[in-house]
Amino acid sequence: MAAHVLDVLQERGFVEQMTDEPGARELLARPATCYIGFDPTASSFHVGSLVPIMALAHLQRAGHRPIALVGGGTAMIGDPSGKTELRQLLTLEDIEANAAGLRTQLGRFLNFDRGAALLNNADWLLPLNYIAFLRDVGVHFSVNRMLAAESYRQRLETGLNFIEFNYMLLQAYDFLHLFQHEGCRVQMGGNDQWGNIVAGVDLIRRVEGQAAYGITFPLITTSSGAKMGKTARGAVWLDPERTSPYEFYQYWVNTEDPDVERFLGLFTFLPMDEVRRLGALEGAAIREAKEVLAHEVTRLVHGEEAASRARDASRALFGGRGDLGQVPTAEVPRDRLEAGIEAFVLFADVGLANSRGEARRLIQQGGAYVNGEPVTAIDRRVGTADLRDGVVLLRAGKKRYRAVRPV
RNA sequence: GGUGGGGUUCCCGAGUGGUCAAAGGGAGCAGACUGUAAAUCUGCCGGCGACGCCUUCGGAGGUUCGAAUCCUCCCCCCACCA
Repeated sequence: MAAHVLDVLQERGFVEQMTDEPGARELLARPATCYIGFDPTASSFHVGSLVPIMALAHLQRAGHRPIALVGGGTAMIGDPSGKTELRQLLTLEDIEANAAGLRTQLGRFLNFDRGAALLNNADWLLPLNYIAFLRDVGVHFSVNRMLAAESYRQRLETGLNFIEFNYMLLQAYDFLHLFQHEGCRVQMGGNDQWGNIVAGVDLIRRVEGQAAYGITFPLITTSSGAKMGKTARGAVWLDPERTSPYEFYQYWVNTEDPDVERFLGLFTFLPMDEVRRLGALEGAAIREAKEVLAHEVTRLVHGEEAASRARDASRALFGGRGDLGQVPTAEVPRDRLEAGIEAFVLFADVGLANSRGEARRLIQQGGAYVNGEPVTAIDRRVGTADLRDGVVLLRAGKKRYRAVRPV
């Protein structure tokens, strides 16, 4: 086995807290099984889930056996950790459909043919017998301690119902189950899962008298404080149908300077020497590092070809080289274009403005461009004379583009 | 079940009969500055065939020349009590 996986994870910025580091280090010195739970609340992951996914990938690369656990059973309850209110409860059908989507995406990072596993806790949670569960698991939990847990404290202010209060027991039970049936001794998760993970470690010790370990990841925020993977337009998804590879690439290219090195460590497999070299670039040169970051992450998620096309399109738009291959395109009937479309109507129609009024404002403020030229007149019309290589290139602000193609 | 307090534009949060499309903040958008970064400054920030018109202040009715603001009923949330 190559470098110790804990060293890899720590060096790359994955580790926030750990229970019993020496013990975990010893366990992971030889192949071990480790799991991370994922909520099947959507049929696609978003960028925020990339940290745990990458962690599992590192585990497998280091020779360990990663288990991705889909919380099909617990999703029917809803984890109150870090939430401010009760979330939507999902039906079994929703969850199963979502789990299928997640499995496909995980397949890009984990090799399910070589040991990695995808399990669904609905398989053992749904058949649980309430009385037996209370007797076998419930006895081991102190309500006093649970109430003291950070994850519940916040909710104590606003209200926490009984079903949510049980979440910790179920997650702890998951860990116990995986210990018993899969020989799994390590659970990882976001730092908001610390309490739940520790509960599982404790449960295994009480029930089995065995040691188990927990590792949490830091909550990843951008240096200006925004949650990872969230933009004003919503989450950045791994599903190309929800977030196109071009948009995905753009998300990463626009990484804030102070985040570049950290993100390279977390979201790519580049050697740390290279990560540090790229992260040390200063001024405009750091754009090179952002391009590498964007290309690497896009490649992992969408494949080499899509990543290269996203990069070419980005270069064409922002650097004047490369081709427009993957620029977001909008189609417009040829006869409308021949008749001439008012610019404010066109900008609204192709989605560069949410309404015609917004498009008017955009033009009035000098933020609307046709083929790179600012639209100066509110009654400007766009017609076939504006076609360049078969498209009209519209731009709103500095970086939102749309290629309009007549059909 | 009882009592009290609430539901306002994307979010928080003012507003308690006209001057309210509704203060302020945040988010967002645009411009300047730059490096497709951050910070900063400025402007915009419900919709539309736009000096006007339409829709919005939990829902439905009502009072009034006129309501987000008053009344009635209903729904939901929170606190305390049970």
